[in-house]
Amino acid sequence: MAHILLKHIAEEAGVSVTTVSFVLNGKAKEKRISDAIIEKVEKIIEANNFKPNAFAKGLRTGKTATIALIVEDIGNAFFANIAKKIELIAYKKGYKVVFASTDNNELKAKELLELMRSQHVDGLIVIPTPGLRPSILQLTQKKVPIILFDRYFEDVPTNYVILDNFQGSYKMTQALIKSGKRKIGFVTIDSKMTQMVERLEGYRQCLIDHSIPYDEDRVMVFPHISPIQIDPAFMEARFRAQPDLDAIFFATNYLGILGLECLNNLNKSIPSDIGVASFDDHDLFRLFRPPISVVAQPIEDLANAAIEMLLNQISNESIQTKQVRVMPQIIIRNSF
Amino acid sequence: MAHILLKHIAEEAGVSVTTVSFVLNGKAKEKRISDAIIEKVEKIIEANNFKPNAFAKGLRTGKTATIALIVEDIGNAFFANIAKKIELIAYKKGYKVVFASTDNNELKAKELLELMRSQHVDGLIVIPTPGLRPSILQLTQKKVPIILFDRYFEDVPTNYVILDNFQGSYKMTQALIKSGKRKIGFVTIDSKMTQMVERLEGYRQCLIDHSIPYDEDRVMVFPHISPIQIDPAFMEARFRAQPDLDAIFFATNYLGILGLECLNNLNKSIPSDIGVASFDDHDLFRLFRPPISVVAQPIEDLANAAIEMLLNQISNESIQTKQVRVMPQIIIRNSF
DNA sequence: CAAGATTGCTAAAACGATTAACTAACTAAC
DNA sequence: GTTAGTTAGTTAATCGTTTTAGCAATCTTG
Repeated sequence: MAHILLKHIAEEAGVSVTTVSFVLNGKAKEKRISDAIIEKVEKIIEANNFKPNAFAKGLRTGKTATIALIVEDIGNAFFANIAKKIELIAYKKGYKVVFASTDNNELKAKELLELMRSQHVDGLIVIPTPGLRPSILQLTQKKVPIILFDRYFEDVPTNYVILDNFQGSYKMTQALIKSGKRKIGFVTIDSKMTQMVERLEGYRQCLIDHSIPYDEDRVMVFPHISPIQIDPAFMEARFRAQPDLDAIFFATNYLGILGLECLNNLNKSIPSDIGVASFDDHDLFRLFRPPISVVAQPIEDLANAAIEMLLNQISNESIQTKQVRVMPQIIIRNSF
Repeated sequence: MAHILLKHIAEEAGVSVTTVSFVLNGKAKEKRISDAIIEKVEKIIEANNFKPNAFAKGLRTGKTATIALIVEDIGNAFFANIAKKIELIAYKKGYKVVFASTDNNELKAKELLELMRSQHVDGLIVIPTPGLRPSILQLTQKKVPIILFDRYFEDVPTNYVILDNFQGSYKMTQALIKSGKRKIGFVTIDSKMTQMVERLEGYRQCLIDHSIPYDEDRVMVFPHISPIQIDPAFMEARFRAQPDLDAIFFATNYLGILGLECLNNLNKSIPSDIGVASFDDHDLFRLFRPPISVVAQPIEDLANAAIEMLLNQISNESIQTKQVRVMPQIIIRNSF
């Protein structure tokens, strides 16, 4: 037998497919099927390990019990950990998760979004790229359950879950200043998305609040290509061009990782020659000598909030937009 | 309009749904549809950004253009990087990828496999857990395209892509011996799966080949739970119980990462107090002071081989089993 | 005991695509 | 002028579920 069908179960039990379907979907009681038959059908389903054809079911119901998670790069530790948590929670609640990486490629991102829609996922958690705005707007207008994650569009009314990037950046900058740093470099990527804008703004505002002039030369911006392929030599050159910095604050984990490599190549000692801090925690930052101070994202909280909001949006039709801004954890180690 | 259908396109073009379907699936020429109509239909499809309902399509054709990737833990850098590569290649070839983590949980693994089957994925790439053997055997007997990855079952005739773990382990042990180490500890997990068995065997064989007695006390085995939650104190205790070791070889990346933390806590200097090597490369190993020697897995080659074999198996019906064993890269740094 | 209510189940119409089988209108051949 | 072949499509069955509407049989009730 190629594949066992509802029909076969029905035949074996001597009942109609309707009855089997009712049993299968827990509607037997409601539909007044007798206990004897329910039990009999359940036994046969069990014995044959019958799983209804997902296509037929999806075609009929429009539901898939699947959510899509669209991240920038599943190979990145931060996104991989987020994916992990989301998958775990979703699985417990009976949902499958389809992952995909945009690689910060507008076209791919758009295609993925369309693909997921044509796959009729029940909802989406999306880490958007800039060009995704019209697509996202369209989806929200069509009332498709969707949660933006990590970053959002200020002018598109969506549910989102993000880190309070401004606060994270501000507080870490403050910590650097309190430890005596005055010439703090900021290494970031060329992105207009909210998370990066807010990180830069937190740094800038903190400097100003502490009467330290904001010097644009100290903001080192690298192109935002993914997977990240910045040439270390390129970053080293930027560092050499700023020889008087007494600290560097990296705005993402991969910039921080690359930065450590570069400082290393330049024979700069941390913290004696230069102080270092980075966004996002990572095994490397924890175990590096000296360990690096970081703005850690409470990944579990973020993932929890996102999936809870999404499932809520899927089941309830109440489409009141809701925004969650999670406070980062400032972990001070011995890197400045 | 809730959703645009094939029917709508047909109506708008003034043709039958059949014709639209032919155009959609590139069978228009073959079915002798005139160029004028092809062009007209294509324009309307484009204009409406029409995507056929994946359920209906899947129900009818049985194909999904989706492959499943079942890993142990998508949060782990190694698996995340593998996932990344596989997704990239699959996407280029027009396939979607559904990921899931087994967390080395037999029940979850089995459920996932069944779930993916009921979802009618076209093929699977699976990093198996021990208890998955009967399920895998069953799938191969049903001629479901499936590739085992990273590890395999010796007695189940499947296609698989793995690292030559024995060689990796042997060569790294050899390198340790050549640098004068004689009391080499081996830190591994309690797993009977091939990859771990072969790693241990490579270490053992190499010692014997160099006339160094194999001492079971020096093999430190930790429980295999996932996500890995080994208490550092537990590992530190094991290290303290073996104070005369002159090197430690960690059999996986997370053991290595944890090990570095423990050696650190114990104030052991690398390489002066103790030499260190690990399986799997990682940013941490590369940038740690001193950088750690590793047995690196050529992730791109592994991923390429796996997906190529899978797609081949999906399209061709030729089901000759094929095994790929990729040579690891021994990267010697300054950790011993 | 007739009329309604309840019980326990089923028939058949969706869902939206693909595709085998068919048709209708021409053209070509003898 | 009949037959056969080609062209350019269409009709309708099908995939495997879910679910609405309904049908007997039995039970209640005044």
